[in-house]
This record gives sequence, structure tokens and C-alpha cells, in this order.
Amino acid sequence: MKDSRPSPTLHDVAKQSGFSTATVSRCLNFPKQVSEKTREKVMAAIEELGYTPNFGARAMASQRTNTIGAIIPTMENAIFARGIQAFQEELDAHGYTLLVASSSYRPDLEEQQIRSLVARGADALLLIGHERDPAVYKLLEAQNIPALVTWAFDRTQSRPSIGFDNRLAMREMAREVLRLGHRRLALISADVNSNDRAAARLEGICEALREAGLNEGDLAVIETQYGIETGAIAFETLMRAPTQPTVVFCGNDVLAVGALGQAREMGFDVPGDVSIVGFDDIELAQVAYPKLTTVHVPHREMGRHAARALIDAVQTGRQIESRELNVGLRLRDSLGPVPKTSDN
Amino acid sequence: MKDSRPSPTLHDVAKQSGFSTATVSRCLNFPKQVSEKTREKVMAAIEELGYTPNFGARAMASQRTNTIGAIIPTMENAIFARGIQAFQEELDAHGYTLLVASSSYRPDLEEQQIRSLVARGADALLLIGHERDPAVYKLLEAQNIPALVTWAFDRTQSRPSIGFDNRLAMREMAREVLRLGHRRLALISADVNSNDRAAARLEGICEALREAGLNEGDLAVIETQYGIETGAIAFETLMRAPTQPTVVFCGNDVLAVGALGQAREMGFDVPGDVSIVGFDDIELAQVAYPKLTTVHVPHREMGRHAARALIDAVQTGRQIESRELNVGLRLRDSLGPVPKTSDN
DNA sequence: GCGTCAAATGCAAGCCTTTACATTCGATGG
DNA sequence: CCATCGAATGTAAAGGCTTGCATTTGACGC
Repeated sequence: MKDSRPSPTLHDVAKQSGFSTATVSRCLNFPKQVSEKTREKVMAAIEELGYTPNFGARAMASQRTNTIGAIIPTMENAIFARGIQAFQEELDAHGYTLLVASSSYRPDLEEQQIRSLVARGADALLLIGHERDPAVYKLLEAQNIPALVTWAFDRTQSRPSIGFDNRLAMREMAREVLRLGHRRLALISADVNSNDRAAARLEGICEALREAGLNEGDLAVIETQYGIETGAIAFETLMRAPTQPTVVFCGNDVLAVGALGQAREMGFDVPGDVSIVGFDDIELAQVAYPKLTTVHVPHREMGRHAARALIDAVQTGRQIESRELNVGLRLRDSLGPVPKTSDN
Repeated sequence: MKDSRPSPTLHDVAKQSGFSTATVSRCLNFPKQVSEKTREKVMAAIEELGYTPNFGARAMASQRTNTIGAIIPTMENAIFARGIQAFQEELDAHGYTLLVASSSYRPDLEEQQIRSLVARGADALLLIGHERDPAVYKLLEAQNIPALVTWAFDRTQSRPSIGFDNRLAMREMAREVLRLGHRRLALISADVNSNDRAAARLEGICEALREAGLNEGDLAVIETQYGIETGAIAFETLMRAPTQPTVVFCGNDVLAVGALGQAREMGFDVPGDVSIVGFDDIELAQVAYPKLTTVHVPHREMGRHAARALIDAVQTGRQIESRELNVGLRLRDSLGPVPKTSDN
């Protein structure tokens, strides 16, 4: 249905300039191998015809694409946007192109996207989180495509990853919360079955709980999609329950901001009546009111490191080395001591 | 550096399953044309070999990629994320894949990204805003690639677009603001020279100003990058100026949220001391405190329509029809009447 | 059991570029 | 003036898939 006028090919340029396709190709790929006069003529022809090399043919002939793919859960969340933006910038700086796809947090879609990127000839892949169908890893291995897991670091996994330990990070936050005297805890989380980062964060809280002699029964958990609105709804559910929590952990800052809004809506003072903490430390966290206490994650740094590691893997063929980044608590205004009126 | 074991080809699958490459190809592309038994065997072979079609070869042979590209200014802003997400969902539903690139609001980078997507064989392109080097449009025309401009609708442009009229939308907001008695106005905007949407919004305010017998001198304008932080800084500058505005327009909600935070920081009551209005109506606007008065833009609808239009253009070869979407004011809490204490 | 016809399958050309190898050209030294 | 050699250029194959066209298969009616 296209092609009123087919786009010009290398062959057309060759004819137009009076050289062979080989020479034209070299002009484009190895300019030094061609005499200056020739190069000028060829370039003129390219310009005149408006020639653009055909990516597919080029990929096929040269066996590489200079393309690195990334599959993220969603673009609607600043959490990933940051890291990916840095990732792209670093890639660009090294002459690579980024291909992004989003999976909507759905494993089946993610697998499909991975296949699609592989088929497109991505030289390497950036993934989020460890958890996925082994068949996917097998595929990547069979095709010899370096893959790097980010947004997670788990020393029990053999697969290379660059990120932070979600469990430890959340445990640290939970310890702080417990130190402030809170005993009735709640968590608004993503689905822990399909999201290994969420699962690790939950586990972190549970560990702190046990350390403090409490048990998992003291933690109310609501699983929901990530979103401001869903955070608000979950928070309302939590606060209408027979036993109100004195602190609500949120799986990320977006949920936390939703919870914060809902608290105001319901007339709760934060942190006077109830504390709310987030995870990620996106820009939003500092602008929210009250300012959000959260776990700081070095998104941009992660993106940058991931880019370097993948490029290195593509170029040298060596294994990627795992790397753990530091996270830290950002204690701001939304977390306070347990309310005195609390009856525990 | 790759290829320890070359990946299986169509040919391998054919041999393994005992059919010809043609039949295998049809299995993948037109399953109905193949008998069920055959299909099963072929699929089994594909599974066993872990075969993935080679995108480059496929694109070359079929002259299409089932890929539609989009270049957005940035992924770090929920504004575009929403629309793009809807765009992708609709594309997926029709068997197309989305390729996103981000230009960081830089025209030169955008042009490079466009070329890259074209070279990659994008069947069609989604662009943001009308304004760009004519050479780019010429390229797209030469390659016969349908392109659709979104996030903007301008009846004076010949080029197909789906979006809304930024000028009219902002004018409506400005009229409302003026109706409430405000006379000292300010605007925190993106760079109007490189961003035609921003320019149109500014123009809308100016029109309303003139209608009301004021002139452009009554509008203080600060141009800045989009961002929460930059919004905060701009707001501070504005409020420290000798003549404080009674209302601050923001080029988008992100800036507005930054301004809101800064207002709180500086001890201003919104809208008691100063009103703040945004643009876009992202989720954030309803969660901000006070809730943000803003211009509602149907991002998702825009993305959906854009997807349908582009797919249609690719499949039928027909011109895309422009389409204007409705925007509307969302009057919430951050805009109020001009403060009584104001000395105008 | 045979002719007919549609459905299923096979054959092979073509899509565009890169690159190993072959060839030509021109300069240089003897 | 020729042999030599490196630089510049050309030749042609390869890479994996789709698809128009040709061929085979199988079901059906008589």
C-alpha cells in the first residue's frame, strides 16, 4: 500500500555517483578507506537522492545493530523514566540506540516484548527484576544476547544485576519505623507474586518485624496496582479497617502520594495521626505535603552503570559483573513517632 | 564477538519439520492457509529449536516492519507517558510494535531520532508539535512515511494533526482568570522558541489580555525547563519581584506542582494570597494540595486516536485526517478570586 | 474409479547491504 | 621502462525471509 516512489538504495547511489556499491558502502562505514574525491561525489549523490541506509539489510549483512533494548514495566511512572533517560543518554554517547518497550507489569507481555526486541536484533537487553520464565533466559543464552537485570540486586542470584537490595533497603526503613514505636503496621504493595522487587520489600519488613519480636500478623498488606488513585483507595481501606495502622508503608512514592492525599481527604494529620513512608525518592517526594520520608534509590546512576556494563559486554563478549548500589533513607516529614493517643 | 552457536533460521525449522520454508513462513504469517496437522508439526519444531524470526530479513522481504515510531520530548514527564502508553496499547491490539525515542526537547536530537527510526523501517511516525526543520518533512515524504503531529492542533497547518488547540485552551483559562478580577499575571513557560505548544499557550493568554483591554506588559513571563524543581525556582523569582503577580499560569502541571510547593515553602496561601493554575490535568493535579485548577487534556484519547489513524494510513495509504479534540477547564482549588488586599 | 477443483504445499526470485577476495591503478625505485 | 607494492575500487556471494506462481494432494460427485 506504500511506495509511490520506492526509496533509493545503495545501488541507486552507486549508479548516480558512478562507483560500485562496495565503494559507496565503504564511504558510509569506513570513510578513510576511500579517496577524498570519491567520497565527495558519493556524498553528493546520497544527498541528492535522499538516501537512507536500510536498517534491515544492514543488520542482516553485518550481524549487528548497535541497538540495545530495554523492557520496563511502564512509562507512566517516573520511577523508571529517570533511570531509562540516563541509560539512553549514556548509550547515545557511545553510538548506540535505545529501544524501549513497556510491559504493563504483565509477565506474558514482557516475554513477548523480549522476543520482539531479540528478533529486532537488539545486541543486548536491560531488564527489570530477576523473576521471569526460565525459557526467556534460555532464549537469551541461546542467542548469545547479554542481559542485565536492574532495579534489583540479589546476591543469591547468579545472573548479573546492577541495582540495590530491595529487602535490605526496606528492612532498614522498617527498623526506623519500629524504633519510633510503631507496632500496628500496614503495607500498600504491588502484587508480590508477579513482582519480585515488591516481594523483597515485603520480606524486608517482615524481617524487621521478627527482629523486634513481632510477627507478620502485625502487618496488614494490601496488594494493588501502582498508581496515585489506587494508593488513595488502598489507604482508605486500611484506615476504615477495625484496627487502624499507625504507619503505612507504600511500595513506591506514587502510592505514597496517593495515600497522603487520601489522608488529607479523610482528615488525618500526617504524621500526627498516621505516618506514611514511600520508596524510590522521586522528585515528587520532596514536593508532596508533608514531605515524604522514603528510600532513596539512585535511578540515574543505575541507568548509567547499566549502559556502560552492557556496552562493554557487547564489545568484549565478557560476562557482566554484578554491582550493588547504595540506597539510603531520606527521613523527611511524613514519618513521625507513634501517636500518643494510640491504644497499644 | 557473538555467535558461539548461530541462531536457527527458517531453513532449520523447515528441515526439522520436513516442510518447505514457504510453508513454515505461512504458518507464522497466515496460519489459516496451512492445515492444522502441518501447523502443529511446524510449531513443535519452532519450539524445539527456539527459533525466532529474524526481523531484518523479514522487513527486507516484506517491505514492512509492523513498527510505528514515536519521538517524544522526554519520558521523565507523565504528560507524555500517558498518551504514549495508550498509543502503545492500541498499537499492540492491532499487531504493531512501538518504538519510542526521546529528544530531550532538543530539535537537533529529535531530527537524529527521526532519521534513526526511519532507517529502522518504521512504517509510520508519531511526532509532538508541528514545528521542525522542513528537511525532516521532506525526508518523510520522500520515504512515503505517514507522520502524525499530536499534542497540537492548528487549523492553519496543512499537515495532519490530532490534538487540541493550545492557544484556545489557554485563552479560555486566561479569560476565567481575568473574570475573577486578576490583573497582575505571570506565566512560567517552556522556551517558546523551541516549543510551539508553549508559544501557542502564551499567545492564548495574550489574546485574552487584549480582549480585556490589558496588554502584554501585564504578564510577566519566565521561561524554564519543565520540572518540579524549576517550577519552584521560577515561582520564587516571580514572587520576589517588585510587583508580585496575583496569579501564576504554569505551562504544565509539573511546573505548577513545583510552584505550589514553593508557595507553601514561602508561606503564601493558595489561592488566598496567590492563585496557581496548570495545564494538562495529569493525575498529580488532583492529588496536589490544594487541588490544582488546570486545563484538562485527553492524553489517552489522543494516543488512541493517533494509533488508529496511523495504522489506517499505513494499511490504506490514504492521507490522515486531522482531528481536533476537546479540552476543558478543571476548576479546582488553586484558583480563586483576586486577593482583596491586592492594591490594584 | 475418474475427473474436477480447491486447498495445501513447494520452488525460487528478490529484498539491500556488507565484506572477503580479486582486480586495477598509480607511484616509486632501480 | 619495468617490476613492485600499496591504495583504491570492483565483483559477487551471503544473509533470512516473503510471496507470486507452479505443482501436488485430497475430497467429492458421478
